[in-house]
Order: sequence, then C-alpha cells, then structure tokens
Amino acid sequence: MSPRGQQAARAVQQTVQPSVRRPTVQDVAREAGVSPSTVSRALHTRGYASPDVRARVRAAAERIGYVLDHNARNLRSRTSTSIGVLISDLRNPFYADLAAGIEEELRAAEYQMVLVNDNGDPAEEMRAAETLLAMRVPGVIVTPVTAKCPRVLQENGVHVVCADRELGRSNGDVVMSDNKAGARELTDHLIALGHTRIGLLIDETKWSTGAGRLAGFRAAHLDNFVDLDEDLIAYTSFDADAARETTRKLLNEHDVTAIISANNVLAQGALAELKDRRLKVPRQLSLAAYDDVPWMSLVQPALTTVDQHTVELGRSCARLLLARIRGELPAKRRIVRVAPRLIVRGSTGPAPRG
Amino acid sequence: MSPRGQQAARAVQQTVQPSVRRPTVQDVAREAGVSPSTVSRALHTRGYASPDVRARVRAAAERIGYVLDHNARNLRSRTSTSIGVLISDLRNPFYADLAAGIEEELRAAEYQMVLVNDNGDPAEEMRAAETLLAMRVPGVIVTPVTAKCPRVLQENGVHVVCADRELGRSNGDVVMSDNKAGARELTDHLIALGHTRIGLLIDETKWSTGAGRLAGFRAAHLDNFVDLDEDLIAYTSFDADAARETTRKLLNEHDVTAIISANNVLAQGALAELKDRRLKVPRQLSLAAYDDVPWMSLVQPALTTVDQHTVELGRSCARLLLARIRGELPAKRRIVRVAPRLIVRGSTGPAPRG
DNA sequence: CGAAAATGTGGCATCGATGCCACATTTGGG
DNA sequence: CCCAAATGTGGCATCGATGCCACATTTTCG
Repeated sequence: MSPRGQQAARAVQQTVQPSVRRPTVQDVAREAGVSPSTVSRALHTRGYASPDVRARVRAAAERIGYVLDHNARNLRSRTSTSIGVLISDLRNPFYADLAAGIEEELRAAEYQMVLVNDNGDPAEEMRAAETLLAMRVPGVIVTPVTAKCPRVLQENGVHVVCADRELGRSNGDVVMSDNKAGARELTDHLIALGHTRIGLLIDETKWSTGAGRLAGFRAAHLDNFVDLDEDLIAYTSFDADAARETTRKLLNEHDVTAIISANNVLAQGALAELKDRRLKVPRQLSLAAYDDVPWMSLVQPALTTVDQHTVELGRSCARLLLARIRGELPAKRRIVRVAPRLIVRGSTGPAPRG
Repeated sequence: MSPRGQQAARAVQQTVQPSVRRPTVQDVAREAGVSPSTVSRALHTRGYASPDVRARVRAAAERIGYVLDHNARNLRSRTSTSIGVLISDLRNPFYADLAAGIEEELRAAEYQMVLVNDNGDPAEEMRAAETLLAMRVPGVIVTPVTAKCPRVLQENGVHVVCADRELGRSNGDVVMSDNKAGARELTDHLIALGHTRIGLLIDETKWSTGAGRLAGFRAAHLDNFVDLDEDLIAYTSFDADAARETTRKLLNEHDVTAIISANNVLAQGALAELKDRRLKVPRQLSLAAYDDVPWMSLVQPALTTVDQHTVELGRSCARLLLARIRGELPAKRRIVRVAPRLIVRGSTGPAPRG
C-alpha cells in the first residue's frame, strides 16, 4: 500500500470513531463553572460538595446530556459494578430462576449482571473465568463445573459465591438448597404412604447436590427402618432421554412402587416413560421430583416435588456476594443452606398392595 | 493531624487498594524485553509484530500471568465487547430461550452479554438503557416496552436490534417471528378440522406481536370464507390468572369449539380453566397456542402449537447486531421475519358436531 | 553499489474519571 | 480583633492499553 493509501486509511479510521462525541466531566465542569474534580464529587463520589454546587452541577449535567463512562471510572478506581454469573444452561428453568433472582438483587444494588452459559463444559467455564477476570469484576456467582474455576478466580482477588453446589473443599462461599433435608422429607413422605421399594433416579453424586440428595434418601430409609436396596439407586446421565431409558430399565428389572427423580430434567424422562407405559399415577406408581419447576404443576396428575426456592437461592447468592464485596463479612467462609419445601400434589399416593 | 500522621494515613490508604496488583503490559514488556506498544500489538491489536516477537511476548505474558484489562482497553479505544440485552422476564421460557440464543452467538464472537430484566416496566427499561449507555456498549438487543428506549439508545450512537416486536415506527433493526403467517397457519389448521367458532385469547395488539397474530387469525377466516365473530376475540391481560378468568367468561358467554392462545403465558390460564371444567380435550374443545414451550408437550394431551424457534430468533438478533457493529450492513433498516412452524399434537381435533 | 521502499519496534500522548493533596475562604474562640 | 480550625474547591497525576508517529534497520531494485 502506498503512503498516500496508508494516510487515507488512517484518516478513515479516525473519522469512523468519533461518531457521537459524548460530553465528559470536563464539559459539565465548564457548563457549571466549576472544576472537573468538583463535578465528580457532586455527581458520583462520596467526597463533599455543597448542596448549592451539587444542584448546579446536576442541572448542568442534565442540560448537556452527560452520561458517566463506566470504563473510565472502573479503570481509575480499579473496580467495576459488573458481576459475573456463570451457569450451565439458561434454558433449564432452574438456572433461569437462579439467574433471575441474582439479577433482581444486583439491579436493586445498581450492579450489572454479565451472564455466561458454560454448557457444563470445563473448558468453556475457564474461558469465561478468564473473560470475567479481564473485565475486573469484583465478584462472580458460579454453579461450578470444576473446582479450578472458583479457585483461579479467587487467586486473582475476585470474590466467589458458588451457587447450588460445593465442589471438593473449594474455597468461596456457597449457597445451596438443603438437599439432604429436602430429599429426606420427600422420601419420608413416600415411606409414610407405605412405599418400601422406591427407585431413585440420579445423575451424579460427586457434587454436593447429588450427594446431599442421595444422603437424604438414605437417611429417610434408616430413620424409618426400611431396608434400602442399593439396586434401586439408578444412575443415569443428565439428560431427559437417558433418564427415560434408565427409568425403563428400572421398571423392567425391579418392582418399585415409587420413583424419585433427583432433578427436573430427569423427571421429564421418567414421566415420559410412565406415560408411554400408560401407568396409572399414583394408583400403580408414585412419582416425585426434587426441584419444582412450572410444568410439574401443569401435568396431570401434578407432581409432588421439593421446591428449592430457586429464585430466592439466587437472591441469597447476590446478597452474600455484595456483602463480601463491601467487606461486611468476616473472613470465614460462609455456607448458606436454604430450607426447601415439600409440595404434595397428585402424583404420589398410597403404595399399591402387592 | 500531624504531617507524620497524615503520611501514615496515606500509606494505609495506598496499601488498601493494591490487594493483588495484577501485571500490566509494562510488566510483560519488561519480561519480554520489548516495549509496551509491541506487547499490545503482539497480543491483541491488529498491528504488526513479527512471529518471533509474538511468541516471545506470549510466553512472557503466560509466565507472569498477564490478563488484559478490558476497562483500560475500552476507555482508550472507545468501544466495548459487552452487549446489552434487555428483556422483560427471564423466568418466562420465551425470554430465557431468546437470551440463551443471543448469549450463544455472542460468546462465539468473543462478546459478553449484560442481561437486564425490566419486568415490562418502562421506567426500569429506561434506567437500564442509561446504564448500558454508561457502559459504552456498542449495541443492545431489546424486547422494547416503549419506543423511547430504542430511540434514546440510537440517539447516543448505540446500535439497536428489537427482538420479538416492533414498536411504532421506531428505528432499529427488528427480528421477529412471522406472527401473521404462524397465526394464520394455526387458524387454518383448526378451520380445516371443521371449527368455525374459534376463540382467540390475546393480551395486546399494540405491538407487532399481538397485531400480527390477530391479523393472521383474521386472514385465515377470510381465506376460508368463515365469518369471524368479533366477540370471540377475548382481550385479557398478560397474566395466567387473568387469562383463566377471561377463558371462563369466553366459555360461559359463547359456544366456541376451539381456543387459540396468543402466547405461552395465556395458554397456562386457558389450560387451567379447561382442566377445572373437566372438558375433554380435544373431543369437546380444541386448544392451541402460539409460542411452543416445553411444558406444552408434557401435558396430556400435548398442545398443538406454533413454534417460533425462539433460540434461533435470539441467535439471529445477535448475528444481525454484530454485523451492524462491524459495519457490514447497508444503512437501511433491516426487518427479519423468522418463519414459524406449526406443530400438531393431541389438543386439537375435529370440531364436535353441534 | 547506493538510494528508495519496506519492515519492525519504540516513544509519547491520550481515553475520562477520580484520589489525593494544597490552598483559599469562612467560621469560631479567646 | 487576630489567629487557629473548619470548610469547600481546584490542580495534578494516575489507572492500563493503544493509536499514531518517528525512526532504525533491512530489503529491493535500477
């Protein structure tokens, strides 16, 4: 490219940028007849400014349509009001509710939510962590796939709240449903109805989520002196179709009178299989699920579930994180367990005599 | 306070901030034995750097754990890779799917999604717009509540894509379902089944969404030479309970043989009322809905719906916006209509003879 | 072989807001 | 009535990356 060409290109670049040059504190200062420092103090900072000046500056800013530049502020003050939220799948109502609760709380506190789906993929999760690091977010709420992600974030001075699950002995605060209590209550309910052969459809027990639910399932059996046949714990993958297949096997190979699904996704698969077999629910078989989502009260019969108050779970995460960021919390790691609630609907009934 | 005391205080303040002083381009430059400019070019910018230097700089950056600072870059280059996404309610699967599609596409292009719920409230919507302006986002995807929001954004040089609906003659690109075609096809389907008295449950017709669906409903009647009784167009508010009440009135006051719900929320209300009346669907009454969401295929009978490919709608929004930002598009406003798909399931059947 | 072009790298100013200090002005007390 | 404390505002450097230019070096070609 000739020098002339280069210059032309450069000129274009220059004229491309300043599409709409926005007013800065300098402009407001000129307009209000004060200094930029004063404008900053009057509009945003904690620093002092007399009521008179404050009003004058506000008016000037309003008049010329001044809008703060978050990038400049963040750079200078080495913080940001953006919070990273790292979840697996927004299309799953559990994550959507969680995110909705988080967003609600953040918005109220004048923070923004940067939402990233990692599709449960460790690599994507780390990419996202890197990005959030680059954005200099003061905190991240994550439903971790790998312990590495929260760890790396924390090593870089970012506050982390793990939502829904605890990985290993990873650091960071945790907010989750009291899985053991919820699963125990649900199992108790079925045992009280006379069920003694209850299938548990579950996808993982490495995370505190699955581990807790399994523990509650076991505990209820123990409490009620019901022998637990380990074969009735049906491991499957986190996928409705797989869950359906697993349900099929479970029903073929064992004479269960009730099935508990460990989460909303697996429940879909279980329900599909029951419908396919035209089993009368709950006459012939009871079905229940952990994690209440809307469709569960729309199907016929409506499903008995454990509501983990997902939106509230999200709110708690956000509140906890903000408190951390503001330094209002003691250093000690905090673990919040939100009490779930058993919702008995039509899908569970007395065990068939057999 | 003595000068000595002042200095002490200053020292403390200073030490408060640098909790974890992160490496900068300067540090990388020193480590790699080049200049900061070269580091910048080697790592991020378009500018030239020899393969050799590039490798050296990369290695150095890796070694000392360098992470780019988006705020600094954004400030200097007056852009940002954060995109604002402004929706009404993340808990509604429609919006969740839309957001999921958007996020997927943005992430692939190395952009971030700042998600804000406005709860359908014009004031919240404007607050959010202001925030996004402050963040200097290059573009926003919005399901607008008010024409003011997209307008203000555009006036400030932000590219806007309206998702799902068009407001007035607001500027900005639009991506939406072909509502008229979808509603027409759905209505056609019912008419073909012999229905001539079809109720339409709808919440608004000011936006292109409702207007389009109503137009399709009318068009199908015209096409098929079926008289349309205006009283069968049942206006309700955007709320399942209200929809249920409206459905009740509709059924009490008119002898419809089928009901079309204009969206997934209203469908919930309609279904609840039908279940309450223990109406045999579709023997006694057919039910269908615009906007397919997961529960509609889980209920018994499964609902006949129009799938608007919501996730794909979201992806289109993002692709369009990114193309705009990159300046790849002609100035002319673009309106994308995504063809919906009729999914016939069990809830629609032949009109009862009567 | 020497001048001109191409190539690769460094220097410096800058994006916009703010933290910290100095300093001018007002207030209060002896 | 004067000096010290309190009060309010301005000046200046700075956060970290990058755009633009200059310049040293290498390459090209008449």
